[in-house]
Amino acid sequence: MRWVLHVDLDQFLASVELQRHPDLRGLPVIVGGNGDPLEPRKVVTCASYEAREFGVHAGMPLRTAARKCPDATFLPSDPAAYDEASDRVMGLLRDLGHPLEVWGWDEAYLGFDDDTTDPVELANGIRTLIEAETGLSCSVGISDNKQRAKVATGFGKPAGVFRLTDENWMTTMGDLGVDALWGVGPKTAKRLAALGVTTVADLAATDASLLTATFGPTTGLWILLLAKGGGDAAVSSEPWVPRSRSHVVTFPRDLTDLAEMDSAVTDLARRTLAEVDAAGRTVTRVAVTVRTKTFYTRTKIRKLAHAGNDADPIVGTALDLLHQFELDRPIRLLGVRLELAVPTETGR
DNA sequence: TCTGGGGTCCTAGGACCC
DNA sequence: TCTGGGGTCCTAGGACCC
Repeated sequence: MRWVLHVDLDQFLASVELQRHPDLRGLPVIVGGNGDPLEPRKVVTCASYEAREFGVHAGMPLRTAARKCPDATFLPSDPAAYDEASDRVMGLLRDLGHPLEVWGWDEAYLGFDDDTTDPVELANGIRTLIEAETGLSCSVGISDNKQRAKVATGFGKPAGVFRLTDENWMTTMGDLGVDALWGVGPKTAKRLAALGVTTVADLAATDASLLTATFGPTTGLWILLLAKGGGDAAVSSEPWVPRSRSHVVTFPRDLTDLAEMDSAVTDLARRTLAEVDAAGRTVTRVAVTVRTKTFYTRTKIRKLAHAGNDADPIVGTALDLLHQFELDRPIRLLGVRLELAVPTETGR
């Protein structure tokens, strides 16, 4: 039997902060922005479970969070601290000797197919180990593919373990809405509803040809597989090779001056390029995103004549793309994304 | 109280070539 | 004064996730 475990750290950023501020344990803590709850155009990055009781959640404007939970402690985001904590956890998991696929700061998949290991025992062991070595709490989902293991974790949270297999998939998931599936969001749910499909059980029983006609051959078959509890069973220890690097900036006040926009895009392009350079990667395409005051958001992208990391053509392309937009409305956000060549395995 | 930042993948459709 | 079909490259946009 193939097993996939999904390990997910509970309220990760808040937990890291609580280790530095033990006096705040049991109290609502909100991480985001520079720690000032009145900072405009900034949002909650992570809310502790206590803060969630007040309706605060990630993505909510800080000022809204402050209104809902005025007694919360607001802390600035400290990415370096989260990087370090994440590295410690992933190191512990890697040392268990199974393939480990790291998914961002706070999640990882662990795969094995050894019949002598009980997955529930291993999951409990992981929870105990991480708690003992780092003081951080996690939840673990157990299944035979990544998507189902990820869904299982949701039933284990917080600080628990949940196993979801063919045995209990339909009894657990069948009556839930299709958006309970990882990868099915509100838009797809709405299109499915128009076909009379609202629950996971409905979707699992839907004709494949109807789904492929509606969503295309890849997506249609994929969501059908998901509804049946299927997914991707491969867990790879190979380090992830990023496809792109990007930065966006939302201005505290909308920009109306073209020179300021040029300056912002130039800075974004130079900063992103420096990071790409430092990572030893090569730029192939440049994309620029513009968001107006009314939240109208568009991206223009162009392939470089020659892949490479020379600043002049990259910054020049970014400015060129920027100038293709009608910039006569107040601009709320500008962004630059650099797409990267996939390194070849050949040689050395 | 207006709506962050960093990503990935898929699909549609036009251009172009044979 | 009429036009099939396949293949590839490219950009735009949508959708989703943490």
